[in-house]
Amino acid sequence: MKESINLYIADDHQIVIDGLSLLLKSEEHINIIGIANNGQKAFNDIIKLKPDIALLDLRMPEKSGLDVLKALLLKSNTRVIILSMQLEKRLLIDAMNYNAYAYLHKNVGKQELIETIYKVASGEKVINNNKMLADKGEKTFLSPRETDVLKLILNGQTSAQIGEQLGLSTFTVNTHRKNILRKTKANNISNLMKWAVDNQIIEDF
Amino acid sequence: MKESINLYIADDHQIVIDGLSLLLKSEEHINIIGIANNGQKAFNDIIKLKPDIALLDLRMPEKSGLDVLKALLLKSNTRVIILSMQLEKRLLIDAMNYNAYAYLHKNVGKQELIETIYKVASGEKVINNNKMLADKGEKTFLSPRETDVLKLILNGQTSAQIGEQLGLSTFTVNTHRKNILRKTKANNISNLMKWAVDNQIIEDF
DNA sequence: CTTCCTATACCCATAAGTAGGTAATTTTCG
DNA sequence: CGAAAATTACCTACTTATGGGTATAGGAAG
Repeated sequence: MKESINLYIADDHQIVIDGLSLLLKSEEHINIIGIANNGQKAFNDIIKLKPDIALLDLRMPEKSGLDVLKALLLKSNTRVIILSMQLEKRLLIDAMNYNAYAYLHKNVGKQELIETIYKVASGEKVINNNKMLADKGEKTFLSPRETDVLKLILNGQTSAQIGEQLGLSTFTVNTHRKNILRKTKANNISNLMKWAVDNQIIEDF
Repeated sequence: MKESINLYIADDHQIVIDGLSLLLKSEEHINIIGIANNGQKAFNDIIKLKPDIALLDLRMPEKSGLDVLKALLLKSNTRVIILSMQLEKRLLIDAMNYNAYAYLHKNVGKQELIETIYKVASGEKVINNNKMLADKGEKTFLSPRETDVLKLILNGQTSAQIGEQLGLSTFTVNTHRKNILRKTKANNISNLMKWAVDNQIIEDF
């Protein structure tokens, strides 16, 4: 292992970059050698700067973290840690298929972040930090519309109220509801809420 | 209003201080002029540094946030914002009696934190950020048996299952259920869960 | 002792959720 | 384009929850 780890950060939110910089500032073995606010710049820089590790946001303008990851696959030895706002199993699986080394949620703690960076630097893949990799092949993610409905369910609204708010019939809401419960393997609202908390679907609740 | 707000932070968890610093770093009108990891240092510093606002953790070694607040009451013009891990109505009321300007839960969002600081800086008291101050004097506490039932409800069990587990008739469980909903002013399980989280009835869920 | 609270149990009516279908249209993506 | 997914809508049946009663017994507190 080299004496110090060269790190590249790409995220379209300046606050995230600031936060990460601050969190990593005290780590003398980690040097941030570049940042980007979009995927295209990140890709070009990474090819040029050859950092040891790149932290890539999943959602960025022009080129997503996943796009950058794919593009880097054959052209770089930089190890990629994917950052995301939400734990999306689909994207996690995609990312791992393209040789990402870790997948971190953005509200990760300082300790976990640093540990993950060191582990990745030593060649270890870190996929165990979230609770939802148990059943990989399955579709447990929700569609955008289902997410809308979920939020209102979690907010305590009835199917009728949700229908009114979203301009849908109660039938439709119940269909979404049914599908949400099936996908999440919850069988009632309590378990649905627990699922939502575990999977960080909702933040503020 | 002055051009910039001098802020003091006291919390025994370094990570919280880091997090707050990070959240506030981008705010050019807010300067963090000091920090402490215990109440005694916080008190001495606040007397000396005279910050505009102090963010005080409730639980700290040597002197709690409330102790500091009391001690400052006659000796300082610094406005205090109390931070807490748990929403504890009793402590909130105590804090307000000792002239705290706001009472924030530690998982507060950036926007809410900054807004609160600015409001307090302009002299406004912020007590409306949590949902539970409406009925101060009222007994919203649950009896031991009701708490048993509540936990099982939150665990996703039906009245029949709860009855079986506790050796009660479904009727009895429904009576408890009814009373729980009445006391918490929830009208369905979603709102009940939100209440439970807000009031830290359950921690691990 | 009397009042209040708790815990228990029951009845009834209505509202809401759960679960299984089917099916048409639109969107998305390879 | 064509397949797959998403979105919408409806039907039926059953289960569960919600909210209004009443009622008895025991314990705690005034």
